[in-house]
Amino acid sequence: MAEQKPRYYRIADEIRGRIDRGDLEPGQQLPTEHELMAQYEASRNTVRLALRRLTDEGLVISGQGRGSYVRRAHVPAVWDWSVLESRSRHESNTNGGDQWASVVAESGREPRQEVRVSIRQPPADVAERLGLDPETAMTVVRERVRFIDQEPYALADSYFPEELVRGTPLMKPEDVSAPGGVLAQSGLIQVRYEDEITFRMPTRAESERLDLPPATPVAVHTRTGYDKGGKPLRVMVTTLPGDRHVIRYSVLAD
Amino acid sequence: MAEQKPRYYRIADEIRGRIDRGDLEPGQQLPTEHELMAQYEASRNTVRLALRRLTDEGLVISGQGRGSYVRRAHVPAVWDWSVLESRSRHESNTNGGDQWASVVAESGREPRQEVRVSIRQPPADVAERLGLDPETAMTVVRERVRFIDQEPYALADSYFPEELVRGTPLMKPEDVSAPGGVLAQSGLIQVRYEDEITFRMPTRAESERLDLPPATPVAVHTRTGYDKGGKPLRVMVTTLPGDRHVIRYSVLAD
DNA sequence: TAGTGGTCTAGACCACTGT
DNA sequence: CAGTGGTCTAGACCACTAA
Repeated sequence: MAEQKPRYYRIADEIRGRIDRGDLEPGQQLPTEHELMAQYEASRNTVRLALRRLTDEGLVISGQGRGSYVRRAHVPAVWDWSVLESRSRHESNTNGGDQWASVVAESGREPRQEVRVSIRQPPADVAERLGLDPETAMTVVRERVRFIDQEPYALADSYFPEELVRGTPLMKPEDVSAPGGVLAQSGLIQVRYEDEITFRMPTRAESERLDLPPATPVAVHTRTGYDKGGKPLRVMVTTLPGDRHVIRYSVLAD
Repeated sequence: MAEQKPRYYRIADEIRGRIDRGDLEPGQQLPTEHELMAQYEASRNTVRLALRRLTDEGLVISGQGRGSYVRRAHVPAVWDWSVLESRSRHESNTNGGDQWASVVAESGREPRQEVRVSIRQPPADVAERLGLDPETAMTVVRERVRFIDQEPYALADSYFPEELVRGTPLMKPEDVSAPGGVLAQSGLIQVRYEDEITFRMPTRAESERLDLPPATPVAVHTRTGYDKGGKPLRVMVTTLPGDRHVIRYSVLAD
């Protein structure tokens, strides 16, 4: 029985083995394509197919003119969705209302966010979660791009039914305080959240806005907030790159 | 200023546009590589680079001898981690103890799982979560591959400190009841869970065990269960393919 | 400027799918 | 069987990086 795997599979397997065994360490440069051609007696395209396999697995990263390197892990930002947005935390928070920013600042890193506010029709799935007619409903949309140490970390888009928040400070673009806080000040109190998480490859647009390296999936975290009567007040859609985030929950068994 | 994007970017953008606009519908066959070469006056490799971009985004799927097709969405299985493993659900569950199986069966699909039990050293991160010495500690490991309608859906590996579960039914391979249940019968009651979710591209091994299509990320859900005194009793690591799963949580604001 | 990876061409043969 | 995508070769030129 001869080996039936394609040549570039075997080249990739061999290099992956070197990485797994630690012969090639994170951050270390791989042999150049030219060297690999010689080592494996293969054409350049075949070598490149093998390297492509490894970059697709997130093991290798390469740059024009620089070479190929074993990929380093990021320092992940931990998002604890059981704690984030809790009112007790919010009240004790000193930096003007944004909880995300204070959590990041506590860890010694520098938060920044760009906010854009508009009024428009929500996407169909958001309308459904808010219990609105997708044809006619309008929502106030707050789109934020969140940066840590000047690098983009996440997209966070919040949707509020327009009729609920008319005339509140929410509609001023310069307001960057936590929506939970602003909502509460307007008498709209969220007592329960329904969170849904999906994960997939980024679209081209997300990839560019977040400056994502190849082979980086995103999680889409959709939080719907309800008031005491079970009426939905807000939907927040957060897009988190996989190489920079860990999502955490605490759950009490019943 | 002329557009300087590479040719295969523009070919990919053009085809992506046709898909986004609905000119090409899910399940529909794309033009053959030969036809695309003619349409865009490009070499075959260039056309293939463009198609590769689209398969990397999860938009297109291709098969040798069959052609390339616009990818269809899966029907996702919803995993509600607030409810799963709750004791109240467990007690009212009629099918012999496995909650996952009953949740799936309720939705009219056919669950099946392959279980393998062994005793061995845990990975370092699991040892740390269990508060064990990574050099010497032994754990009972239950590795399951879960299928729905004969297709692999998830990997679920549970780790128990060996000293805690010695002599319990947990160690019998044929036992497939929910670990929460078995633990409880041994007087080990989990009152709190810490869940952590990361998401990344699958390793080769995961990709093969789960028969994953290209461009399918996985979420790794790690649940650590604690008893009343805060002692860790169990770690469960679930590997979920992104094209078949939605993770859900309910959270009460405090 | 030398060396790297990125883009692109023009072929060839193979493996697999359908008819 | 004809037609598809998968693998592979042997070149060429370009864009970028670092010395």
